[in-house]
This record gives sequence, C-alpha cells and structure tokens, in this order.
Amino acid sequence: MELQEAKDRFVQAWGTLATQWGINRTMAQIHALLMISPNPLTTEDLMAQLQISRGNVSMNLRDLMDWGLVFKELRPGERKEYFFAEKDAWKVAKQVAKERRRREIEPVIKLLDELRGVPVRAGDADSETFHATIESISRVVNLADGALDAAMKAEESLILGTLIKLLR
Amino acid sequence: MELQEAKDRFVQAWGTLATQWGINRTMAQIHALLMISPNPLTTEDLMAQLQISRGNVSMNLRDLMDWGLVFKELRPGERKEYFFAEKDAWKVAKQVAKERRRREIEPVIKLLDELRGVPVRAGDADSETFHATIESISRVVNLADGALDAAMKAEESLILGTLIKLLR
DNA sequence: ATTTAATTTCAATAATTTTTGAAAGTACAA
DNA sequence: TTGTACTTTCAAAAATTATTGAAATTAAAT
Repeated sequence: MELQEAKDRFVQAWGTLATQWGINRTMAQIHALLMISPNPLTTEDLMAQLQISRGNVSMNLRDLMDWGLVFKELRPGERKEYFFAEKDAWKVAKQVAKERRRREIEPVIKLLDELRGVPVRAGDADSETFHATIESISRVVNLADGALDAAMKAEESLILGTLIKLLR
Repeated sequence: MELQEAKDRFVQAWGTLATQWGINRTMAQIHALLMISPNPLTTEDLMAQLQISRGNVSMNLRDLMDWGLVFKELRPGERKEYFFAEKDAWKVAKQVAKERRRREIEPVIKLLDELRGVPVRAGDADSETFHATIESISRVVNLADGALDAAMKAEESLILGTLIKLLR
C-alpha cells in the first residue's frame, strides 16, 4: 500500500468510526488529517484535502478546539491561521473521556440521583422494578464514571499494568 | 416527583443520551421502557406508550434482539409476542461492550494492523509522522480493547476493587 | 382450505443533521 | 480610512437517517 492510500484509508475509516459513536464525520476526518500531518495545516489545506467548504472547515475546527483536540498557531507576519492536533493518542483519549464525562455523564448522574429520590411504593411492582433498575443503572454509571476519572489521571503504562492483573 | 413523571423523564433522557453515542433514539426508549417494566410488553403497549408506528416498533425490537438486549417470550395459547429486557445494568453494559467490540473495534484493529505494515520512508516527515501516529493510536485502541475484554468477563464487584486500587 | 390475528417489509415521507456559499465581521497594512 | 486577506456566521439546500403505513407474509385456529 502506498503512503497516500494509507492516509486516505485512515481518514476515511476514522470518519466512519466517529459517526458510529455520535461524532460528526467531517470533524473526525479533519482531526485525523491533523493527527497525521507533520506540520500545522491551514483552512485552505483542509478544504482541498477533504473537498469541503470553507464554512464547514471553520465550524468543525471550532468544535475540535472546544473539545481541546486541536489548537491554533499564529505565525508572526502571516494573517492566516495554522491548526495542529495533539498526536499522542493516549492524551487524545483522555481529553475525549474528560469532555464526554463533563458533557454527558455528569447530567445523567444528576438525573439518576433525582430518580433515586422518588419514593418507592412497597408492593407496587411498577414502582419496585423502576427503583431496582434505576439503582442498577446508577451503580454502573458511577462505576464507569469512576473508571474514566481514574483513566484520565493515569499514565498509559500504569493502565496497562492494572489491566494485565485484571486479565489474569 | 410522581412515578409516572419519573418514568417519562428516564425514557426521555435515555433516548437523548443514546443519540449522543450513535444509537437510535427510539431504540433506546423502547429498551428503557422494557428495563423498567416488571412484565413483558407487547408491540401494542410500546406503540401506545411511545406514540410510534407498528413498523418502527418492529424494526427497533429486531435491532435490540440482534444486540442481545431484548428477548421474545411466547405464551401458549396466545398469538401475540411479548418482549422483555435484561434488567441488570452491568450485564447490559457487558453485552453492549461485547457487540461494539465485535462490530466496530475489531475492524479498526484490523485496519490499523494493515496500516502499520506500510513501509516507513526514513527521512520523509509525512511518512514518519503517519507511522508514529498510527502506532500511538494502535496502542490505545488495543488497550481499550483489552480493557473492554477484561470488563466483559469480570463481575461488577471485581471491577470496583480494581478501580479503587487504581484510584489510590 | 379459509379466516384471523398477528408480524415484517419497504417505498414513500418526514425529520434531523450536515454542508454550502455568500454576506458580514475582523483586523492588519498602507 | 480604505483596501486587503483572511475568518465567522447563518439561512437555505443537500444529504442522511428515522418513521410511517399499507401490502405482503406468517402461522395458528376454525
């Protein structure tokens, strides 16, 4: 396989994977391109490589910066902006975990805590099943939340060691 | 909060969360309803509670069964089918992890292995960055894959212990 | 065999999400 | 202050995804 073909396949696959996880395809493709590029790219570069509009690039770059995955570089004497991405996949994973936790898991934990507070009507099957299920989900969500929190703070090598013990 | 309001909020929130993770809203809502229902429900029940069409219920139930999250119950002497869901959230999480791993992570690992095989052109920044990034992603994806595999096989209580150690 | 009670399928439609492109905005340089 | 080189915004259009509903299918009961 040629390098160019490999790059294209990677960018394509990353976009497809992203949609399966609720992330916009183009955003993932821009991120993929920046991750494999040795130097920062301009809006024009991204427009050309992905064959998409200026507005599309601009909006998705903003989202990627909001996610803390892409950064802007300003070069003295140049007006246009250059963009680059963190290339260490472990740092990227930690950042994604951090953001999804804040944006999505935290509100769910809050709701589950409220729902746990609804009084149980003893003898009422509906009420009892509802409570048992919410309790069960609550435990798992809090477990996942704790796991993400732990993973976020840890080094990749440390996780590997823990994992090996767990797999034994 | 009333029980009915609590149920509605849960079903609603579960649907919203699902879309953020690439899962169809209605599928998640049907699953949520079945998880909090003490007894199996019919297609009619689901149509009425979610105000959706028969075809929609039928298709989403099939998907849920394909995911191994919902099961069919046939009652002797009755023609219509009853559906119920696994209520243990840890088992549900394990099943989801198992399926996503098989459907999404495995193909990605296969691709990354192919891309790792593309020869590096020493001195070529493009080629070197591409390889370094693919290697980095590959390590993290394999780590995540291993973590999911370990979690899938473990008991909830066991995970908690490991997690506490990791958090310390 | 026919009727009946259900489920499934899928083309058409609706809803949602993404993308475009041109106008508005920004800010540097002359 | 005007021009220039760029970025951002956002309403409209396009693309994608989800839903409907009626016809086809299935299979049990008569």
